[in-house]
Amino acid sequence: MAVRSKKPIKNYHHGDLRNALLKAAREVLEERGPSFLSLREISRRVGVSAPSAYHHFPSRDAIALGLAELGAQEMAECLAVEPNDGKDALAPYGEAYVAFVRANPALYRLMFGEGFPAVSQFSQALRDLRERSYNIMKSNLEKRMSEAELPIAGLFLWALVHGLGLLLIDGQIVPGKESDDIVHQVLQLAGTGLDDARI
Amino acid sequence: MAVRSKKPIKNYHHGDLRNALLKAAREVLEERGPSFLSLREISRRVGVSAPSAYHHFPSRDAIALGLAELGAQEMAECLAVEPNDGKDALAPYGEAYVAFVRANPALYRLMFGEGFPAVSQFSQALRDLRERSYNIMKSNLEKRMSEAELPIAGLFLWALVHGLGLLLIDGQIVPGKESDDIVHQVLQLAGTGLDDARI
DNA sequence: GGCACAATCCTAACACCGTAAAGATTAAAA
DNA sequence: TTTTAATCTTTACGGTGTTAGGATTGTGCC
Repeated sequence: MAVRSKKPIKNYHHGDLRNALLKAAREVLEERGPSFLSLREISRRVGVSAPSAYHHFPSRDAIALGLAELGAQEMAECLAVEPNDGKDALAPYGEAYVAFVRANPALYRLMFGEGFPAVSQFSQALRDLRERSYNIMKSNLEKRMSEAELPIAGLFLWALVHGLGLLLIDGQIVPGKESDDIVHQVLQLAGTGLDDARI
Repeated sequence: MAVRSKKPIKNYHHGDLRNALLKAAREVLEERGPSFLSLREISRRVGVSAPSAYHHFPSRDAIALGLAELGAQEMAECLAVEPNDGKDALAPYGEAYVAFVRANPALYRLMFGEGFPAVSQFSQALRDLRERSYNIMKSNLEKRMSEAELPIAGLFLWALVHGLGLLLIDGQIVPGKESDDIVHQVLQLAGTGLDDARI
């Protein structure tokens, strides 16, 4: 009974509208796709009038940006996996990366500016957050590459998993039951390339 | 004087509205970005009322789709480059691919469904057109790989250039003056991977 | 407690969007 | 030339992001 006091029966003031908007936005994004990510739809779900959102976000694109930042943080957490020791040392990272993309296709595309130019184009904060995932990969790479080769090798791997994930969620690649195998095989190919470049 | 008859002074009937709309749409896309690609803006540029477009396209997304298909064809033509003979045999293809992406960033993203779910999601024709670029690469690969390795190697290369191009136009990678070098180095790394996987 | 004030919410309104309906104009066919 | 079909027009409807201004509530000071 004591806890109920946190949620007053009448709530002209919502109390936590900013987070509620972001949560609803994410639901809309996953259920209906990015083109339905409208401010009015979001506030409708929260049960609040549309302009009230402007007390917490300066524009609709800012909500999308907040969502993208949230996604980038979440993604970085998903990539904290231990690297292997063998030839395919980077396979766990790459598979975790692609798995996140496939599990959150709309969110991932949003992270890279899909449909919302302001999201990707003008936010250095988002770029930095995205780079966190890259830094995790880089720290995995450091154990195997010299410092000179690291930038190119890192870019190589990032581009690979980025492109692979996007092609998969675009339906351009239609993997059979062995979809995980495909990802694994491609990553193995990349691993041998990295190994041999090191020599 | 005889030729003028093709362009009557008064043109209640435009005569070539479909192509004019596509051309204007492409201009809008490149100048203002995908979010400004509205049916009303397009028809405004052509100097025609908005609903008149519905005699040539069933919807606004259909214009975007037409534009994407046009881009996919154009891209395939740009990729008809001769492969090298050395270790970096695929570098010309990869560089041409990334160069096209960087030269037509908005168009390329549109080709993969940016902002227009109907474009990428529901058009098999567009998927086939995109695959034309992939097939060009595949024919380049055939000279170096066995048939069994071809699917994985092709996917590997496509994902790499796709991701590399997108990271570049997203501003996630900020290359210095040596931007072409970066692309080249990454492709070289991929080339050694492919070579060694062959053994 | 009471009161000023700021924060938060609301309704109303504006311009813009995609699209449908129905009438005007012109090209093509008979 | 007359009919017909194609193309373009104006008008209108519901939806969108956003602004302006009024209503309601939490907060800090007396």
